[in-house]
Amino acid sequence: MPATSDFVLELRDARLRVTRPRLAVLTAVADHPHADTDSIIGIVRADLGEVSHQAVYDVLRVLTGAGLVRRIQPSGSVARYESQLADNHHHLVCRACGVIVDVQCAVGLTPCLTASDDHGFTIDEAEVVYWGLCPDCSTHVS
Amino acid sequence: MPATSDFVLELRDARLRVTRPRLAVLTAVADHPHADTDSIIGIVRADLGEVSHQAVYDVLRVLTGAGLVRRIQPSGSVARYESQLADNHHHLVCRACGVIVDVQCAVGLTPCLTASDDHGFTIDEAEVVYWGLCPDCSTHVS
DNA sequence: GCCGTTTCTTGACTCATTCCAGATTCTGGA
DNA sequence: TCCAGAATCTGGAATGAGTCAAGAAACGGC
Repeated sequence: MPATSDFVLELRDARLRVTRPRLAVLTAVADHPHADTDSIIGIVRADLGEVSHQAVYDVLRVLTGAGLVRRIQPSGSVARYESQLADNHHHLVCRACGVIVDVQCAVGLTPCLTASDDHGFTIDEAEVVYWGLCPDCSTHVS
Repeated sequence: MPATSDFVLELRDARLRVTRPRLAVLTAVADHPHADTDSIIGIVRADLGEVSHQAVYDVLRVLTGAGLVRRIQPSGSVARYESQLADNHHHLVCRACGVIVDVQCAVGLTPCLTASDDHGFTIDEAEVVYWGLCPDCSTHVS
């Protein structure tokens, strides 16, 4: 797990100021992958005391823009964030309980980036979401 | 393009009652792929006269549940609907203007359904979203 | 330590979507 | 064709994630 000082370096590398809310959000996202914004607000507050939700929303937007965290938002779910960016992994989402699990990319590094026909688009990312039922939910449902 | 009577059959097959709002919504979704809910409400109203937004939301939910239309919702966008379900196609989304374009699946029929490790999930669908810039936006951005 | 710029706080606000309760409409069987 | 039961539609109000704006506070280079 990255130490706080690693987050400081990440922020500096991205030309972003190092503030306690930002460090707390980076720590929260790293420790709780796929957490939604509300959970992150709770974790950050447990860490720092009172922090405005606006600050957390703003920090998350800045970090997403800088590429330090990734925002994922499966249909019908609120925004969630993760900091595991190096590997090109995808997500398994349970239709019943909404839990999200990481899956390594089946084919290699950036395989899915190749669409059959790009329609002239400049593609920079391919996002893959596998929908289904998690082990718990598939047994509970008759 | 399917005639109205085809939609009647589709609804009957799905054990759903045939109502004018439902036919209008099916027609609107078929004629305007990737339309958001608000546009669909407008199209349906142009067709039938006054229809409550609640009716359209409800119809869309029922049709989605019955598998007659598919709901897609890229991050940061409102819900959009399409009726092109038979082929396993994916979507190209422009980060700048939000336009959505269909892409045929690169590999074949249901290739992406195979995750490297399913973590015990029962996977029923693989959704692929390619993010990038459409031709217009990539030339307008410096 | 000081100053200019960036970031955080506070509080109100937007807008897609859902909930509710009552009125209406549709379907299958007689 | 008509009826009863069930599903659907209406209109209005509520929910809740996310955004906007203006002033206060914190960061980091000097």
